[in-house]
Amino acid sequence: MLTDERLDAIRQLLSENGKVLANDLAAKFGVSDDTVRRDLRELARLGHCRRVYGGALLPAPDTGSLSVRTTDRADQKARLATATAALVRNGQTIFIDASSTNLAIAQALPKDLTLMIVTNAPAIATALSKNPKHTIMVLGGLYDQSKGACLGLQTIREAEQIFADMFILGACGIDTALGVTALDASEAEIKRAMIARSSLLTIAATTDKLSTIAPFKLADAARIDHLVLEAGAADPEPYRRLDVEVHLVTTDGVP
Amino acid sequence: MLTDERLDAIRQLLSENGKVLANDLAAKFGVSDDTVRRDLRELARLGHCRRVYGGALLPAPDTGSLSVRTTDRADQKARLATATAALVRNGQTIFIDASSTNLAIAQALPKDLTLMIVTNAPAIATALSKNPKHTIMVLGGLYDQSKGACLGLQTIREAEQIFADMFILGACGIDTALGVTALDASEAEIKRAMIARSSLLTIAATTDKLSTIAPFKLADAARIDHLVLEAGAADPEPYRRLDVEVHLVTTDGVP
DNA sequence: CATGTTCTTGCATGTTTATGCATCTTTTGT
DNA sequence: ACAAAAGATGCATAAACATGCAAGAACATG
Repeated sequence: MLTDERLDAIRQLLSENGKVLANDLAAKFGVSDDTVRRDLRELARLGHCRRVYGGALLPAPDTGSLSVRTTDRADQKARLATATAALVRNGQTIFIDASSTNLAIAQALPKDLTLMIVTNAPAIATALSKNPKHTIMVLGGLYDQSKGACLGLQTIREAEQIFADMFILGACGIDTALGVTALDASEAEIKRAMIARSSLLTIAATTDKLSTIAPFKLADAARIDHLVLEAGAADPEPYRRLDVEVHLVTTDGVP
Repeated sequence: MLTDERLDAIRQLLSENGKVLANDLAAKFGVSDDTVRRDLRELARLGHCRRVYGGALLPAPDTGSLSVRTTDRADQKARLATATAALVRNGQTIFIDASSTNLAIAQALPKDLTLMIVTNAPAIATALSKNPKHTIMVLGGLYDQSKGACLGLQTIREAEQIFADMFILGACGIDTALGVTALDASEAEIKRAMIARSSLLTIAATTDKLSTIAPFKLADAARIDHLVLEAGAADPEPYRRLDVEVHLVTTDGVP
């Protein structure tokens, strides 16, 4: 077996499983442990993996400006993300806009489903793990560096040409009475356009988003179809009365 | 057996099995190892295979996403990037397409200049350090996960609405006689569109790009305005005779 | 047909690369 | 803290490689 062929195979296994064990590789390829270690060293040098004791793992993805916020409350977000990603069905077209929670959701999307993912957040496009079943469409236009998303007229026009089954909205504020709100006018525009062109509206909200009210209204609370919350964060009843399907995620630490 | 007949046969075997072994080919065709190596060298030059120790493999299906390739030869790229970024003038509109070198260039762009940066690579948009003097425009469309860029018709249409002062092209192959080439048809399309809508064409090339020839032609070598190379990588004279301004970057490591 | 040129090929040469082994150091789990 | 597993490092070797050269075939030209 050729050296580079082996390197390719290891890369492949890595992207499939996220990790490889040096022993397994040596047995699999019929070479010595030393050779495998050399291979892993080389791959690590090229940035294709991080070496760890016993094998190697995929490198931590670098996802740009959204990533700074990503480390915040990472555990809760991961749980919210998993629960939200589970709402997606095979064959759907999904709008995802910019937010650190949505970045986590994008990464948690089931890899075995055929999906069309439409986003105005470049970081979300780059963060999606390479997956031939996912078609990714980027909405272009003027890029707002502070929001990490494309906003503005051109972006809205592009969004208007697409109808999605679900919009996963990165909300700024949610209130039973006052509805879903955004902090910024241009942000609000594109979100409204996406809401108008989606069958289902899904919001995953960390606790701080509830009872917050931002200046620009996006939609009534009743427009929400799925609301994913941390358990104990808020009373789900008012939402349920509005016909919102509320999903509670347990946020307890280790039992 | 004719030489070209042999080359065809090797191409055939390659596309069937994904790899060929030099020894096997020599035995199969009844020629010496040297001849086979010469054949493989030629096929590699034409971009039909990648030579590896012991034989050859099909061209890298994907050498990894943009962020992964970034760490590759980071030191040289940083030097190339600085030199290339210095070619940009205040007030210019710049096309930057996807490549790891271009990612480095984007990060090295002078922060005190007012610039309009247009890119089809989401990773480049997110990587640009937050800077109020830089206006960033993302070209949307279908996102090619292996290339880390938006390709396809919609992206081209968006690019066609913009005229830039300079295009910083992430090239796949450069040859004095055969010009600038790309590995992939869809990639080639968008690059051609950008070339057609830019006054100046700038290419920063690591050594491996020179004398490489990929299947799809983008432009004649004479179309290049600025070519940034590592010193000693290639003879700049042929390019200078074509009226290309060649900038050499010293790549000496630690003394 | 004669002659000069180009192209291909194989061989000899010196160099580089991949690999396994032995030895020593580091990390990990108990 | 200690033993076992994993890793690093240096070395030896065989295979693969590049390069220059020469013989021969194919080709062009007069």
